[in-house]
This record gives sequence, structure tokens and C-alpha cells, in this order.
Amino acid sequence: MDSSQLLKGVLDLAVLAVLAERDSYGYDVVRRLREVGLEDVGDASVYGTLRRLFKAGALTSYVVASDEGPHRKYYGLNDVGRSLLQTSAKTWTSFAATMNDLLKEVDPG
Amino acid sequence: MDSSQLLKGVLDLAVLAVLAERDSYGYDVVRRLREVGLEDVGDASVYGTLRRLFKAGALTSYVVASDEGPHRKYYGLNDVGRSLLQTSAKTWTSFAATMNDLLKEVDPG
DNA sequence: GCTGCTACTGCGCAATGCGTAGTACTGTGC
DNA sequence: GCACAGTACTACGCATTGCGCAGTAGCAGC
Repeated sequence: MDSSQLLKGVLDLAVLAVLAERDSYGYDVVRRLREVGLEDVGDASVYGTLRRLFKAGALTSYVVASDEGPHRKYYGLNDVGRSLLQTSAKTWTSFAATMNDLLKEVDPG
Repeated sequence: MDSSQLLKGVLDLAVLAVLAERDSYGYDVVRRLREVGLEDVGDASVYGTLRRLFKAGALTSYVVASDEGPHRKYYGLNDVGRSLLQTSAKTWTSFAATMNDLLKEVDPG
């Protein structure tokens, strides 16, 4: 199984979790996700997710000038985003628990 | 977050896990998945997954007559299916661990 | 023979991650 | 000052895959 399919429906959650730590911009979110182990995330996916979440009203956005390149579009969680994060985290946790239950019977010895 | 998106990329694994326990047919797989907690799986999704996995050479298939309805198309794991299950289970487990790491910093409370 | 349960198939849709290309700004080396 | 690399973001179209809905079909009980 290609892990890219696993990302479906979870990238939002991962991005929200990263932003909960501190405000950030696309390029940096990609780096941080890769650092924590999500090595295969494409940059376009992250930018797309950021835009979707912003459009959905879960993020704030502000532009900051940068020393080392073009301006940066920072994103941060607002109340909607924080509650979305909590809800999604719970959904994920219970889903993951269900899957682990299902799998433990077939775990390789 | 709608849990249906979480299923993407995991339904294969769930179906393989259920079949690992014992051979089964579509209608029954749906019931068993719902029993373990995957309440929202659509029947068409499961039948589609079964066909995809069969076409991919991971499943065997044989038809058995039934007392309570039309014939049943049983599916079972072959070697390809079993190794796919092991691989997918490992991928899932490590992915889930990564996500849990990411989330524990923002866990409510 | 109509209804309901069992069992499967087919079609088209929607969501979403990905690849590729393109825009644009900054600093470095020549 | 120009090419180039690194940073930062946008746009377009594609592939995968789960879902909804409709359709086919067998069997049981009334």
C-alpha cells in the first residue's frame, strides 16, 4: 500500500496540528511535516490544504516580508480551526484504535 | 472531519484483515466491518475493494450456493494477499504512530 | 405474485493528494 | 548585470477511491 493514500483525510489534521504549535507558512509547514516523519507529502498538497482550510474559515492569514526570498503568507488557527483540530483529532484517534483492534489479530506473529 | 475520508487507503487493509480471519463474501465482509466499528462503510465500497483486490491478484474467489438467497462469491487471501496484508499493516502502524506523535502535543488537556 | 431479505454489479460523482509548470523575489559568483 | 540556486506561492489537470443510486436476481412467507 502506497502511503500517499493514507494521507487522504488526514493531511488537514496534520496541518492543523503543526499550526497549533505556532503560526507558520506553507514552505515551513512542508518542512515540519517532513521532519516529524511525513516524508512523502508534496508541497502542492500542503499549499492546497492550507487554502482549503482558510477558505473554510479555520485559519487566519497574514503576509510577512522575508529576508531570504519573497514574502511569506503566514497561517494561524482561529477558534474554528482549534475546534476543528480537537474534533478531527478525536475522530482520528478512535478510528486508529478501531483499525489497531482489527489488525492485532493478524499482526505478524 | 468526515470519517469517510479516513477510509481512503485503509479499506483495502481492513478488508484484507477481515479475510485473514476466514474466507468470506461481500455481504458478510460489510457486516463484519460494521461490527468492529467501521459503521459507515458503504456496501458498494466493499464490493469495489474486493473486485480491485481480486483483479490485483491478491485474492482467490469461488462461488458457493446459499440457502438464504443467491449464490455467494467467496473471497480468500492467497500468498500475494497475505504479504500485501503484512506490508500494509506495517505501513499503517508506522503511519498511525507518526500521527499520534504529532497529535499528542495538542491533545486536549 | 408481491414484499422483503440476501447478494452482487454498474455508472457517474466528489474529494483530495500529486506532478508539472509557471511566477517571482533575493543573494552569490562570474 | 546575468545566470543560477534557494525560497515561496499559484494554477491546471490527473488518478485514486469511497459513495450514492439504480438495476438484476434468487429465495421465503404470506
